[in-house]
Amino acid sequence: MIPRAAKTQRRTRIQEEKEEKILQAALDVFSAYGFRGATIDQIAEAAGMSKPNLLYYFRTKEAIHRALLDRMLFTWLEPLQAFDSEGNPETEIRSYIRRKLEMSRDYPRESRLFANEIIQGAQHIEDGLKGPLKELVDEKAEVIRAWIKAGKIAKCDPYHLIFSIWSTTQHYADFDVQVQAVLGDKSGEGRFEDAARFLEDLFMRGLGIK
Amino acid sequence: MIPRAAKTQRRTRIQEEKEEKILQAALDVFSAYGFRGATIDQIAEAAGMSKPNLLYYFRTKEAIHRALLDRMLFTWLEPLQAFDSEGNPETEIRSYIRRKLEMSRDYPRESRLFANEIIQGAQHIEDGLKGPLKELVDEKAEVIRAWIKAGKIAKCDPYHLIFSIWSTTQHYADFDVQVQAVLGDKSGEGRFEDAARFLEDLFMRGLGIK
DNA sequence: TTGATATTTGACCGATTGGTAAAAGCTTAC
DNA sequence: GTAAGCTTTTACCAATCGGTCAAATATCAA
Repeated sequence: MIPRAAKTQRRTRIQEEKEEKILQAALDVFSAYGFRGATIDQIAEAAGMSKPNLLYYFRTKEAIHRALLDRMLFTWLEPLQAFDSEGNPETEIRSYIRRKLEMSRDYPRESRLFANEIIQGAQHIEDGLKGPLKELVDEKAEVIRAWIKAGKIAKCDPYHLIFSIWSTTQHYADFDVQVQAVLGDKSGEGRFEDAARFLEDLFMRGLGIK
Repeated sequence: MIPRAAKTQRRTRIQEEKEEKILQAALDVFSAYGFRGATIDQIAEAAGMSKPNLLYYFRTKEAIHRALLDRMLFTWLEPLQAFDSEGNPETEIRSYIRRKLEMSRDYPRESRLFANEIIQGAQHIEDGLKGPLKELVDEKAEVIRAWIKAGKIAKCDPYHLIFSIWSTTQHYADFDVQVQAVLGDKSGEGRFEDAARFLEDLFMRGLGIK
């Protein structure tokens, strides 16, 4: 009867499928309107099921949102995880920019979900920011500091460096409408490569690499 | 009876005051929840008046939002307007970064209002983006291109350069919660100067200036 | 002081909100 | 095939949504 903690402990095939379908629909709606602006009815319709049916799988609107954010924070942090202290600055930073840019291109809804949440005060994810995110950033900031000390990159504040990579890459997902309005609908193909080349050049030169 | 187009054609002192108070309250609410997530009741309470009283000055929720965005787009574009083709690249770009960063510090609600609107599809401001904004950016992109041709700054895509300045500077307003979570509540004072120094250095070196 | 006008209020409207109750329909292991 | 449990639906709820209306009240020029 209660699916989340059924006696069997094992999730049904139907549960698996429906929950995934709900999360996909919820991602559409939450990323487009934010938490408060989204409605369960909208999500249910996008998922192709009735509202009570949806509420059978997720007991509240907040539960859906939380499930999405949990999954999100993990994939959002992944590229930074890959940041390797052993590697050399050029390839590490270059590929970090690439990966973040690819995420903006391939998962714009996830990026906007996250952006909406942060802009609106991060009330549902505050712990995730002050916990795992801060720890990871602190760790990688140390790596950058070590590169600076070794004279491999120019002296700069590692935290603001990370912020600037985040903001410039996510911009293409979060502010896509604005980017499209300015660049026109043309050049949709080359856009990604143009942005990648620009950002890589900017940061390489900006950090005195190469 | 109808305040916006009264017979007198002249706005009353009370009108002036109340409308301003409503817009301030609406800025709080819209910037925190986006258009759909905000409610008239919230705005009315924040403005210290009853809902029907508020609706006496602005006929619909959308009218308040539109009034805010109109005012906003103007001030948002102002720093870019100041971008002078006569000046030299270093001072122009430096001061543009400064001004955008100051806007993030001094008008974070306005920045978030704008960010919410764009992220959520810019349905209420699309014309403003494809019209005045695009024209202004096109114009300033030409200025940058001229600097490149004159060999004053490194070769790069002027549009992506503008995007990167927008995103890095606005980040400190829109994603303030995240920045605070990562940097900790300490160093609130020096934060602005740290960011300014980092970004100026990054872009100066990145553009081969100095 | 008065009358015209500008402002404010309380009571109300239909639609939508997040969520519930209970029963009907469906799967699946046996 | 059947019974136990899983899934879906219909009908519904109180609260809140954006917005209206008419009456009451405040302001101000003459």
